Amino acid sequence: MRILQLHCDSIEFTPVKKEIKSAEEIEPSSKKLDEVVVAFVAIEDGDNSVVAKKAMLEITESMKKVGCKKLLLYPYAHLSSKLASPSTALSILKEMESLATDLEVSRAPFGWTKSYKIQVKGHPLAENSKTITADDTDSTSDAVKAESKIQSYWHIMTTDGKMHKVEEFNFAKHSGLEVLAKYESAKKRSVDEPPPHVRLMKKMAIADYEPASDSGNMRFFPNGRLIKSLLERYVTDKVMEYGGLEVETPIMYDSHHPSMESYFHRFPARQYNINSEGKQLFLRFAACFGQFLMAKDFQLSYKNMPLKLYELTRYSFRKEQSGELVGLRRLRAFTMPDCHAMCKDMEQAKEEFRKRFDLSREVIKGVGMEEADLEMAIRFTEEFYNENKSLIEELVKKIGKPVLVEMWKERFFYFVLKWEFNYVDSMGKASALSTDQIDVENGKRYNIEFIDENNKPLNPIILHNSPSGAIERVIYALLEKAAKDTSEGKKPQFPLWLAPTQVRLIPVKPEFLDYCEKLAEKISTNDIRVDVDDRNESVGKSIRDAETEWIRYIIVIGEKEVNAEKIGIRDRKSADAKILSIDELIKSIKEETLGKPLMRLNMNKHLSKRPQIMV
RNA sequence: GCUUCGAUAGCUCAGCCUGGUAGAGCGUUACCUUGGUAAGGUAAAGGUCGCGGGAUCGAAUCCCGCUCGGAGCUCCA
Repeated sequence: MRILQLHCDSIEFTPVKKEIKSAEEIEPSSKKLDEVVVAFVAIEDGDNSVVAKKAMLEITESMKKVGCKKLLLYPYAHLSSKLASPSTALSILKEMESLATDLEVSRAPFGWTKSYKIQVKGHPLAENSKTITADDTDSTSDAVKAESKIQSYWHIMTTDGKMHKVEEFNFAKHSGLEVLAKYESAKKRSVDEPPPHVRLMKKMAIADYEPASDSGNMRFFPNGRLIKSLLERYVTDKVMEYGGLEVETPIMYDSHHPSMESYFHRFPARQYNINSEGKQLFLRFAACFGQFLMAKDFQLSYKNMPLKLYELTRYSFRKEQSGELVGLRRLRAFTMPDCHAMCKDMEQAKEEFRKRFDLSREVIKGVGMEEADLEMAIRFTEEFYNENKSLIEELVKKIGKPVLVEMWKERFFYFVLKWEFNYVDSMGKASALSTDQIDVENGKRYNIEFIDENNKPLNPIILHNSPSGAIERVIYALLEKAAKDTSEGKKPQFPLWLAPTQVRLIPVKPEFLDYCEKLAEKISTNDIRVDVDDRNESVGKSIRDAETEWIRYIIVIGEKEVNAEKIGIRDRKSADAKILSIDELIKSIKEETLGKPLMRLNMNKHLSKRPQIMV
């Protein structure tokens, strides 16, 4: 049996005349169907009930993936040169029709010449051809079987390595983990408000929605761009320090490239599609594609392993459901650091996995999160767990608090082990930040090979690590954390190295502006972001404005300061005034931001020259 | 994607139920004020009431559709 399957916006067909004597007796009238999968079917010599069943299983499965419930079986002889007899063909078609119990199924008349008008959708899974025979063992069928068998077991693992049933675990001291574990059954939020970070991302002039783009594609204002650049630079520096080789790969790929086809076949994803010059392209949703295709073209020996490729994708795209998009938490276009390590064997993979776990912990702390803010989840197959208990227990011990465990009886995904750090916000939403996976499948899928000690080509085991998670999501977590601080009566602030302005100078009168300029010059030559409030406003007003911008150090310059070595400096963190010399202030900022990237002010130094971003 | 709520000045919002002249605060601009650690004063400018359609003598206000956003659901390779 040959099938050409098309996911259509609409099809309209009209039986014109009988083509063969045994054509079905019908009233020839036009029929139009919308939002339908059309299966053009040629029944071939040798096809039987088994083939009919297989065909319907495959059609049903792929229709589930594209989310369509309406099927039109359309007899189409031209797909094959060895057709079955018309009577056999009709009976098999009728059998297929009767097998489609979960679907709204219809069938175009058999044996008629028909005219038809068709509008096919433009996504990679929209068009699909299948050849089905009685002894067919197609990979789709395996995927179907595997998926139907997939079964998860949820546990909490404590630092002593013991597994507890989720429902029996005492969450008294682990409320964040409880939210994560019972995410689905989490009680309804009483608040009916946007999440706090959405208001803050606008108020702090970081980012905003861009209605002229697609939902989930944000615009970043100068402050936001600065913070994002610093985070990007920091994560990249850390990964390169670890040994990642930075590369750059295309953001779009051909859906019909064999590796992509095989991938989509198994893991249908939500992606943006672009048709260009007859090619069906999709926008990457991770850096995997580019890096794997690159690694495939490398000549590799076991001596080169582990090979660590790194890219900070700006952007990765996922066409998440519109209702799921919120502020900076979940986007359709996001910036994802992605580091893959090709390892020669499981021993090496595990060793590397440990290093990356430490790297991720360091990075997540570096960007300003604390482990108390995070909940860890770890997922693995039962087989992997039984063979690698010590590795898993080691990770849990390192994190020092209980973690959520998901265990699968069988492997369905491409990985055998995966962990992630989740930020649980005040509204009870959990979002994954850092993650790493052990992938035992894509080395083969992408034909990545290295030559081992015995001169044999082998496919590597691949680790997929994002040490920080999406950069936008890091900003989301920082803002949510700041909002939480506010609600607890603390002053919200950014980590000093991320603050758009680190020091603000406020002259008491315009005559002290010159002195402010000199001070600003001295401070900024030390790579500290300093600005000057040169507006004609009262001191009170200027201080208030600086405070609402969360500026860490505020210095008022007047008669006293011009003539003194040590001056009063407002410190937002300690919430008091310090008496320091400028050199001491510079030294203390240098110490606090040590090891973090430096960037210059991304706004005019003078407040009077700045546009006000009112969003 | 589904359910539901919303959109009025650059921003935050009132007005809408009960149709008849477009409102406030903040911000902006100008002038005054020359200041000491969270808002100095006066005045002016600023609106296609999200977009499109309908019923009405007449719509920001009532009805329908669309766009964008929020919440919930679903989803989250």
